[in-house]
Amino acid sequence: MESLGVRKGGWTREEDTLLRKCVEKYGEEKWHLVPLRAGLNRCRKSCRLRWFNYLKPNIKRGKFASDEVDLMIRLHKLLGNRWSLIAGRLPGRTANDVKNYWHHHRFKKMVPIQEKWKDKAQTNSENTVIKPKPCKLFRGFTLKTASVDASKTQGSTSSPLATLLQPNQDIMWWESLLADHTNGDQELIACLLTEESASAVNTNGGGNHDFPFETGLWDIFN
DNA sequence: AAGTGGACCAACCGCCACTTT
DNA sequence: TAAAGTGGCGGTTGGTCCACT
Repeated sequence: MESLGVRKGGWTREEDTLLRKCVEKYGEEKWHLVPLRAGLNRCRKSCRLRWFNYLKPNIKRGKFASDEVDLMIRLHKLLGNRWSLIAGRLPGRTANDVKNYWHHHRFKKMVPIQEKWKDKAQTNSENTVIKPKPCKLFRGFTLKTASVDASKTQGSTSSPLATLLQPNQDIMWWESLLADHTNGDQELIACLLTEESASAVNTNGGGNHDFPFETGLWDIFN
């Protein structure tokens, strides 16, 4: 249907300008109307892709820093090929960037870069990557707490969550899940938690039990 | 200078979930 | 309730650049 007579291939500077003006005027929505509004002979998907992967402000270009790669690998271990979720935790990076990088590096550079994760990788092969299934809950849905000893979630060793939580306080169902799924990776947990939620966890002695991180992270739990 | 291969990037395609009619 | 429309995502492909031989 929409492919009839629709232009494909690389974008010209003029097309970029038209698309940018259109999105700035109407916003990042109703992509089916964008080609018409912008006067572009492109399909809706092409327009959307061009905007999110190239034209959108604050997109970071250039090589991935070592800490970005580090985080990417750990997030991939947790989330699997959920590139959009991974990119969401790497400011300025797009899902396409992350995906491209991963496909070109995972077999060659992952081992040297991730030497310090070698042991974990050996015990948890790629086949054991958590494959999250979409899980939907109503916004504002409040869950009851489970009274769990935080120290027990990671055995006798100090739990990363234990540093965020007071010992023996009530922890939430998602907190123990997060600890399990991240394999006790404190840095990763800190990344997954929003700043507000991390401080809330620190200061809230279990008083407020709202789910404290972004709704997209519902997806990481089965 | 020409050929080759790897790294990187941009874009398309097909599928799926959700929304609207 | 079903069909059509739409948004979004992951897989894949193809082009360009650059270092190396």
